[in-house]
Amino acid sequence: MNEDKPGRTPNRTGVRNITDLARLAGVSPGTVSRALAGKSLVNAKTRARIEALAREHGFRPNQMASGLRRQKTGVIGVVIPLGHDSRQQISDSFFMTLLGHLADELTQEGYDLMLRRVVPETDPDWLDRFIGSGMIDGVIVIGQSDQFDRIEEVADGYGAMVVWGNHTEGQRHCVVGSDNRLGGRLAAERLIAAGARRLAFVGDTTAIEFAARHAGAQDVAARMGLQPVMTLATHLSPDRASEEIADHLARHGSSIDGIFAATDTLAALCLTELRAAGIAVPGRVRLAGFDDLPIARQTVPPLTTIRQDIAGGARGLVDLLLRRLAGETTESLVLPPELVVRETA
Amino acid sequence: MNEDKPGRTPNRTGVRNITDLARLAGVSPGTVSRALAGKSLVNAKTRARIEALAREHGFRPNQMASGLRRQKTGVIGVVIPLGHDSRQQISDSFFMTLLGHLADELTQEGYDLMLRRVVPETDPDWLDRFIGSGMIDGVIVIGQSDQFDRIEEVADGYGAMVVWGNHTEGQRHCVVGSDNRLGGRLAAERLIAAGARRLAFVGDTTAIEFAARHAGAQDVAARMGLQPVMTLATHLSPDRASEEIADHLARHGSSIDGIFAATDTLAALCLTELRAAGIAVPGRVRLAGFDDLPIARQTVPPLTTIRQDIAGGARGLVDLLLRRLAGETTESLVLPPELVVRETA
DNA sequence: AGGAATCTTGCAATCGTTTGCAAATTGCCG
DNA sequence: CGGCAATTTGCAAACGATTGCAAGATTCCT
Repeated sequence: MNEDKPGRTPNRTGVRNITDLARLAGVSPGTVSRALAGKSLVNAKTRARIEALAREHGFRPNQMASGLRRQKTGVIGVVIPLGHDSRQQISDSFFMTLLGHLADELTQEGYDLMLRRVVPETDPDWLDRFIGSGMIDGVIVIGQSDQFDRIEEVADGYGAMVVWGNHTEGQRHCVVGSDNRLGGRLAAERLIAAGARRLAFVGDTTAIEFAARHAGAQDVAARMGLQPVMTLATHLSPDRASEEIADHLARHGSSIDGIFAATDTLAALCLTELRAAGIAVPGRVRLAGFDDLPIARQTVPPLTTIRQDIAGGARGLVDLLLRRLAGETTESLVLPPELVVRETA
Repeated sequence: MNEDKPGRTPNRTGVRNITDLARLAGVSPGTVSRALAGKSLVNAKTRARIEALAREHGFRPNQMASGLRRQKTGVIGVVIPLGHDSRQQISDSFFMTLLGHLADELTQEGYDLMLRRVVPETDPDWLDRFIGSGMIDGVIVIGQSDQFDRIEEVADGYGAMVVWGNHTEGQRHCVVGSDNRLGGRLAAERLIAAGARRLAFVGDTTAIEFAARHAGAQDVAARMGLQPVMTLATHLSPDRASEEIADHLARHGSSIDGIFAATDTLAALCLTELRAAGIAVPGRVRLAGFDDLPIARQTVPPLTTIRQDIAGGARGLVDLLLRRLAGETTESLVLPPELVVRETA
């Protein structure tokens, strides 16, 4: 409407669509479309002329219109369900790093990335809404959270989806993720090798990935005839977690000698609280984290942890999704985690 | 084409568009459109019937078509230019946290977020391309990097843009950001109050924000009659930065007694390298960071730093952008940074 | 030169939704 | 019950690009 509204004025000149440009070039809109799309059916000279004009006027074909007609958008949705711990999980280092890599990979493949953060509790329809919007060609779900069933349902009817998370025997949706149970085993084995006998797990086991890590540790404890791994339920957000950990330590600190934290972030907090409580690491209590985020290298002492291949995971997610878009049916991809021994265990 | 291609099958039933639904409901497409858009011109009963039908068939109006017709998409673009230090700046904690908050704020306002990572060197057209794509209603640029001039140019013709970064006297684009120069002053003052006399700045001053932080420190050094603040050029990515810092310390470690790091991430690395070099903090060298990221609390000893109000910044960015979309012209927003004294200075 | 084969181009329908305008229905009141 | 206003609806033209089909222009070969 208003000419000098800030929102308007995409380009300086008056070329607003392919038809305007066609008029300028003295050809039909169809030809311009073909030229700009790089099809081979256009005469080299006409194409050059059209391209020059387009550049000169700073014109680019409207993606919405193109998307509508071609029934594809060139956009991949990335959605982070904030299920079991709603506030600010999105700033969790691990997810953010994964997101960064996803952005890289998708850009590489010529796709754009649409990011959405959803709270399944207040919006049970989150996944269908995103998919049904018609804005995205496919969707990557980062983290199953406590939405496993919802995701399974959707997977039955919609194939262009890949999920980061835990693989469970016989599940129907395509997932990419570390072998969390194995990771849990590796961590527990290391803690025990470092002298621990009474283990505790710090984290929230309603998240399926974390539950698997805990289960892995439990496998080892059982096999070695140790007491069961104590679960110290803890939220993920740093502010709440600190208190909770301090509380756990006050209550159970004397009855454990090994801590397996669900993430490096939590492990780092444990380290701080352990120090505050005057508990020596790894002297009195051994500690292991998960992820191998940059912070693991920077704590004092540096963290022993289980590395996840984040970049590899991102590559896998994108690769599988593109294959599915092309019509293939794909298997899930389970990545092997790796023990990184530093100084806390 | 193929019915059981994974990419197809948005919903189970055969209702693919507003016209199908209209047929079912026994009304015209126009009415369905109005009903679903919540306009007041539809009879309450018809609306209810249509809504029920839509729910039942899991139908949602196609956003592309709607966007095309209404000339707005409900999507805000967020772009991170990787200018002065191209690799993996996107995983920089600060930007990621800001991004998380932006996602929250935009969702709140009913907008979606399209994320794009660009390398201006290989793609000089990055900003116009994004804007001209027709996919976004407005754009938020995170970090000016070394692209100040490019952004200024675009701002002349396109109003729906807000930038996170440094405010410079007389600039034409609307920016939200901390007063970096003031932050630099606060840091330097604190370092000096803690006993430092020979200051160094760790970071890459080709990024305009960092240059301003350095300048602020320099202001104070000059005012106090100290020697100029030495610049120790350092990349942002942790792998390269570690070496570079170690190198700087080996070369100049003995001639400085206060370090102002451009970022907490860098400060944490400094701390590790200082420890490795056997230099006591804050005994021999005082250290201050910038941002007040979670990591600042977790280092040993915890970091003295300058806090930026990230959540407030995100709110400001979104607020200003929406105002601009509504046609207002807006001033830039400069947020006051805040000194947080911990134990390194 | 004539005709077939190959390139280029134009035409017009299409993707799915929105919306101004006009027609049809309903409600209201004397 | 007639007439006027207020509600509801339908119609059809946009939005801007893509693409199958057919016509027009070139090229090539004999």
